[in-house]
Amino acid sequence: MDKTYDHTKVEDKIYKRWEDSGTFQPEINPDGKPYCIVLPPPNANGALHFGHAMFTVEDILIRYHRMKGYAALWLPGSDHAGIETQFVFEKKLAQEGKSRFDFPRETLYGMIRTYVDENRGGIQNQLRKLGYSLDWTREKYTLDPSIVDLVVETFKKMYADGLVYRDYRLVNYCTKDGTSFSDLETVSEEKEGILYHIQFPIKTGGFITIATTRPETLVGDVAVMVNPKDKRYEEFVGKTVLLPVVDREIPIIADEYVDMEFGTGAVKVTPAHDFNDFEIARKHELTFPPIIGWDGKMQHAGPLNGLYVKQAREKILEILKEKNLVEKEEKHQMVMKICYKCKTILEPLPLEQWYVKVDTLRKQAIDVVKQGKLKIVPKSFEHPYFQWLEGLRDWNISRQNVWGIRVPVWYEVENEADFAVTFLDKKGEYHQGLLTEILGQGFSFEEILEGLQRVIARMEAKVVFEEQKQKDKRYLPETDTFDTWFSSGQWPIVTLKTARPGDFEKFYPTAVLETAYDILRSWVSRMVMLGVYMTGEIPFHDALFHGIVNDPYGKKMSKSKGNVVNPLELVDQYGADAVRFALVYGNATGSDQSLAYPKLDAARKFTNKLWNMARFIEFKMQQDTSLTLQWGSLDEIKTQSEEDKKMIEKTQKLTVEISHYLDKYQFNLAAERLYDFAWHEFADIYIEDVKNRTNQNSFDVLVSVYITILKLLHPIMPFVTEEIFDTLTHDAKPLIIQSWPTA
RNA sequence: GGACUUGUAGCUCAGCUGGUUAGAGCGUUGCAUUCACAUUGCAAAGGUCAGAGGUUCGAAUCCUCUCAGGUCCACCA
Repeated sequence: MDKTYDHTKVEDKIYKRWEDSGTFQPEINPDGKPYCIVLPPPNANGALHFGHAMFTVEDILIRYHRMKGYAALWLPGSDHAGIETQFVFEKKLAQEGKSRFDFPRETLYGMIRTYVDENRGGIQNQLRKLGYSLDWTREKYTLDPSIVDLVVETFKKMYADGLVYRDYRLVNYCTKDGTSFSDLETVSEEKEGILYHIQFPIKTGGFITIATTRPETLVGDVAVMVNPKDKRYEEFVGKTVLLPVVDREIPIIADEYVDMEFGTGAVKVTPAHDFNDFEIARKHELTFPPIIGWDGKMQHAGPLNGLYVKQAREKILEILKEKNLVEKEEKHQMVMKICYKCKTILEPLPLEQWYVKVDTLRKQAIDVVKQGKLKIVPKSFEHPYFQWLEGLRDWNISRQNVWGIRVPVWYEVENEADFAVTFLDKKGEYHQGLLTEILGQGFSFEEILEGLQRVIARMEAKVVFEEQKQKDKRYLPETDTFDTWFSSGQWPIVTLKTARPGDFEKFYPTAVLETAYDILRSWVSRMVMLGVYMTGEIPFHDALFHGIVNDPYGKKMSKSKGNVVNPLELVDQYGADAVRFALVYGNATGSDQSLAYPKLDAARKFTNKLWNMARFIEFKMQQDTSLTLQWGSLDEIKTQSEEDKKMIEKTQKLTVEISHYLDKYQFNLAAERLYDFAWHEFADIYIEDVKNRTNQNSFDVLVSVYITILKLLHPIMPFVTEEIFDTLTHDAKPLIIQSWPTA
């Protein structure tokens, strides 16, 4: 044996041996009880980051249960990550001076697929570097045809059950990325704005002053609103206002919603571009004329037509000031919703979208946790889970991006005026407009279909599925795709159903879902809702959360800050075992940690310490050739020495402790205890003691205790323990599938 | 505005359902070492467990408040 442990010589070699010999497959323990973890699928197009290194926790659980004899399955996969990936691809296009609007839908999809396929596989090899015992023979991808089929089936079932529906309502829309976002995908930012006090003339004389931060939307106003209790405006209610600039008549109405303290106590109602106003408009049965288009430009807005929102604001203020209607301007702190990707201010726009009705799903998802069927660890994450579910509104599952699973419906073209289309003609020229107009310009229906980018169908259009299409009728496809979370929300089901026959029946519900707490809402709660809905059972028994790894100064790692550390560099430098150990040591389950180099150093020294314990054993046998290496379970060893008996007892106690810690997901305590025991109790005290009184009997105890330590440590530090075990024992059965010590 | 979370040795953090002199790693100081390991061993210094009050026979651990960080959520024009 070398004097020091060199991880670079052993890790790849050992991983290959494990993988090639099928030890990662649950069939290795054919009679074992099932134990399954489905890996949270990384972005197929992404690279490894520290979040992935925290999946060490899952490997620990899998290895532990595998050694305990379970048929342990850790199922890998990757996610197409719709918007994220398309965003990256569009950046690449932009570098080539192109945009996604230069390609028909089908072409663009193909280009992104090729691009992703070229990059796929990278992350899988990186996960291998960390030693993860994933069953690669069962690997899945969210866009595998078999998985897409199942996702589509779910949608159809929900449609049949009345759980998905189409509606025309306001969505958060990024005019730059050209897609809507769910509430979860928006980011709020505090900005300084200006609150304008504007006089609205009243038809019968006089005026009422309203306060607004968005004067440009005035052209889309349908009412002025005051609080019914507001004495100042009592006599105004019911009167008619003559909207400036566009000279339209709108009523003054009363609603409790208005805060009398704020501004002037009178507000304008713009239902098409404000979430509150939209609700008000529905309540009071008002119309909601859209005056901002999907391109971010004003429309049906008189003199503001064609202007971007910002320009429109300047223009209208100019006009209002000319007419002397701006009474006052005051600075005002306000919260804007911005696109989490490109930081553009999101516009609330009315749009036809697909929604999931959440009422019953939400209730079931709450109940399974309240009833204790599904355990959330650490418990403190129950709060945000309940809180979010309780406040949940119907889930917008349509996205206007191309890279994803298309919402699998078609619209029957009965009335051509019900459709607006955008497409590229054969020359590659862009067209947009009502289907009626486009066909009138001499383009054929087939040509439109071929160059299609987007279809907007009115609520009136008839919805059919592929198999319901009739030969003699014309159909336009829905061009929206599913929110990524709609498909990944079914991940435990669709992976197991498509992996091997019988897998689903055997492994569902899975044992534990382990992930970073930041996707508790977006992913975990969706999996519970969809899992319970589709199968009648929870998708996993425990939901276990780990924290975020920050940079050494406690700051969040981010590309823009430039403080991102690639875990693979650390694996090269310290070894996978040391990285894994350092990540669980001294970090309570679920809490954040800062990357600590001293800890990595300590962990690497520990691997070397373990290595040298083996060297000592080898050295002893060279020194005294009569000694033979034999090892067995601790309760079978016979010894007369009091010290040896004590050591055996201590080690037995240790196995109980470690098993307990792992069962309780207290990985830090397991790591700390093992470190302390191996280094100080075993090496510093026991080895030193046995050194001077070695006989075959005490040697047996020493070797057996040592191998017990290796086994207990194996889930956390798989490589070094395996290498030592192999070098020392030459056992035909590798450590990874040796049985877990019993006390 | 609401929720969650953190404040323990110089630094980074453990400490489960409250129970003898509060722990680890790194750092610091002294000593040892041809003997598995200098990626070592032995030993030492270092904390009124953020502050105040309360519950208790007993609290770093439970409750209340204060101070100071962090994260997430929120429709006030």
